[in-house]
Amino acid sequence: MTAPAKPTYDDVLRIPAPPGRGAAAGRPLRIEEVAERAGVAPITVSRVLRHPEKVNRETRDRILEVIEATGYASNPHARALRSGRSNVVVAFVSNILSQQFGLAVRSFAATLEPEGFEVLVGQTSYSYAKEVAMIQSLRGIRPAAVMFTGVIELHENRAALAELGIPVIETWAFPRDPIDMLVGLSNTDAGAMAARRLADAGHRRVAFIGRSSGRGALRRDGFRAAAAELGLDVVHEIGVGEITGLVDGRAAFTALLDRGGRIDAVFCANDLLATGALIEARSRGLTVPRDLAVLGFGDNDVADQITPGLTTITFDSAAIGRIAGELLLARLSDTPSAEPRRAVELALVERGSV
Amino acid sequence: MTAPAKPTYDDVLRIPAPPGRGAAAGRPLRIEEVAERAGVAPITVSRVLRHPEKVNRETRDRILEVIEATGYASNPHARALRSGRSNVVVAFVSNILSQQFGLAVRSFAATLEPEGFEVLVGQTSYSYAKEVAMIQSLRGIRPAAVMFTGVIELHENRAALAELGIPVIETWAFPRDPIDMLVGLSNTDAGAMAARRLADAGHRRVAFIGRSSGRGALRRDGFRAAAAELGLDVVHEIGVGEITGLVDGRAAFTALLDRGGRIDAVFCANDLLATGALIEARSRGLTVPRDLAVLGFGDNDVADQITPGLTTITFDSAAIGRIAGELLLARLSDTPSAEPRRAVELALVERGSV
DNA sequence: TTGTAGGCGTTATCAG
DNA sequence: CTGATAACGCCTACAA
Repeated sequence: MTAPAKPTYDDVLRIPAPPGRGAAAGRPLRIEEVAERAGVAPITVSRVLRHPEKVNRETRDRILEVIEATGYASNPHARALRSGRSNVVVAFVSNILSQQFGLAVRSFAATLEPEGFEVLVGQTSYSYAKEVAMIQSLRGIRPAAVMFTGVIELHENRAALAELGIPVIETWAFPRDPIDMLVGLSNTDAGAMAARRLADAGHRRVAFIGRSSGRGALRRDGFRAAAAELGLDVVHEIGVGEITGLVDGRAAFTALLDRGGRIDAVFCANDLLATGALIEARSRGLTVPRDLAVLGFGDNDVADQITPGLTTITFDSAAIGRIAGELLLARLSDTPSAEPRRAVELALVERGSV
Repeated sequence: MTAPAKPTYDDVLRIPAPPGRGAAAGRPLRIEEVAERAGVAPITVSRVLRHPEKVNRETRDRILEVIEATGYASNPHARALRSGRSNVVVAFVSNILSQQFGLAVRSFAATLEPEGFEVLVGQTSYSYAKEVAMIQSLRGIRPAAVMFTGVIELHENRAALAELGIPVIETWAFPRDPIDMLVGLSNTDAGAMAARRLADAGHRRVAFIGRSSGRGALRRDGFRAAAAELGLDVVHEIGVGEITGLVDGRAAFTALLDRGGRIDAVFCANDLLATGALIEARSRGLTVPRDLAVLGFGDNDVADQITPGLTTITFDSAAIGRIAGELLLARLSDTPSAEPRRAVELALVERGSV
């Protein structure tokens, strides 16, 4: 699927340059040249950039003017080499295509970039092996900090991360013992919330669909425990492997029906599964929620576009990124936050599928 | 939406460390220490890492053993500072949440990472101002190359990029005059393909919904030109601004109906718009495609999950990233590809909405 | 095939 | 408040 016969050229709009304002020169400036122009020593320029308050106002203004005029940008490699600190922060995402993770990483980056950090995004693909490799590669990158959209389960990786000696932020769950900093949500509570909602709607015979490891398992456990307390009967639990699309939800729902027995409602550990289940249920002639209620988790983009809309448990994933960024800035500025373990709230979004 | 009352702890699975295999040490090793252990000079270790073929086999094996045992990773800042080349490649995405861009960036990174490059993802948000700022920041980052999921329209930015003196890859369109390398698709052809498909289905009075700048405009122009040739009547063209979700497609479709006049079919410049339009059409009691045909572009995740499935024009976005990575590797290895301007093919996916 | 000398651009340290 | 000096860790150039 590469070279076609003969593609037509696109007549792409070209916006001309405004008069004046020459483009920046080819070879990057060194701090020395800026210093020369401003009539100071290089170190003074350096100070203006890192600790402006320690430089005389007039000197500073003069230097800033030169910096502005020349478009000088310091060489991050030289800076990192000499100072031992890099301005790169690595965010590891278990699935780069996820809306939720994307929102979190986006707000994480938006919080850090104004402070001069570059956020580099890596992907771990829900795989321990990949995680090991990525953490190894951190020894090379030497970032200022790392953030994960998840928590690290493998002991070896936890130890390796701790020994990097840089801030580590875990997210998306609320473990007792984070490696370092944490911005999470209680998946256990999410499961319990699901059970409570289904019980409130009068459903008695319920089922669970979700991954049987990681956060899916945590939601399942919370669901299971709360269901028991509420007198619900968890008829079946369908475990799924890697989730790649709605199709997995359809398959899981089919597997659920194949197991037999009456079911009033199903809690799916994420909205992709729930949407797939809902579509499959409808295509089998079931009316949702009359014949079967479906409850999701995560409030994906599709959740409110199907009929009936998917009732789901949600939280502010952008806030996770933002708070993670703020915790990190606090830590790096030597005024660390009192509580480096934050939780975001869960909320129910009612849309009619329960 | 932050600190809740009292979240329950998640009992996250902890996988214990396998016996043996100590974790890596805290402070990073220097090349000097590796050299010492292997009984050679630092430069020899350096050579093993960069030009292994230039080192005696035995010496090399001995050094590799030490590297393996110690987990040595060279300091990228020192390396970049001295050699003047960084292993960072920056990929700018106009929308970090887009499936298509995500796939492209993912395969771009997958192609480059085995060769020792780190791919850093930035976002330009379809905004010229943002683009200027990001390109400025490149002067600081000094990456080995830059890739964009799009083409650069602003003359000033084109000049600034060219002057960075690094490989630049543009994608997603097929302009006559790329800055440097190009892996694109002809949006003009896509528009023409849409017109031809609608004409084939017997539709005569057609409409267009899409952005009136960038690639949307290119598809519109191709559509418009081919429609004229085919004797179709382009009754209305609805321009939309930034596209944030299905809701924009619904709104545009409503605007289209408000303009009045009979319409047989509508071509939407992307699937998000098309899906929104299709949902809105159905909610107004129209039967697709009997009362109105809808044709999309991009083959989004949702396109095959609605009823009827969305007929759309697609291409292999992962291939764009892969080819971009290959072109770049070729260029950086001093055996540049003969043709640094590649096109990917378009294909129609028939699903029933036309 | 291996090694020696020196510097990439910046900032920590200490002195003025 | 400002400056001189040296070093961060690696790799280019040249020499053996």
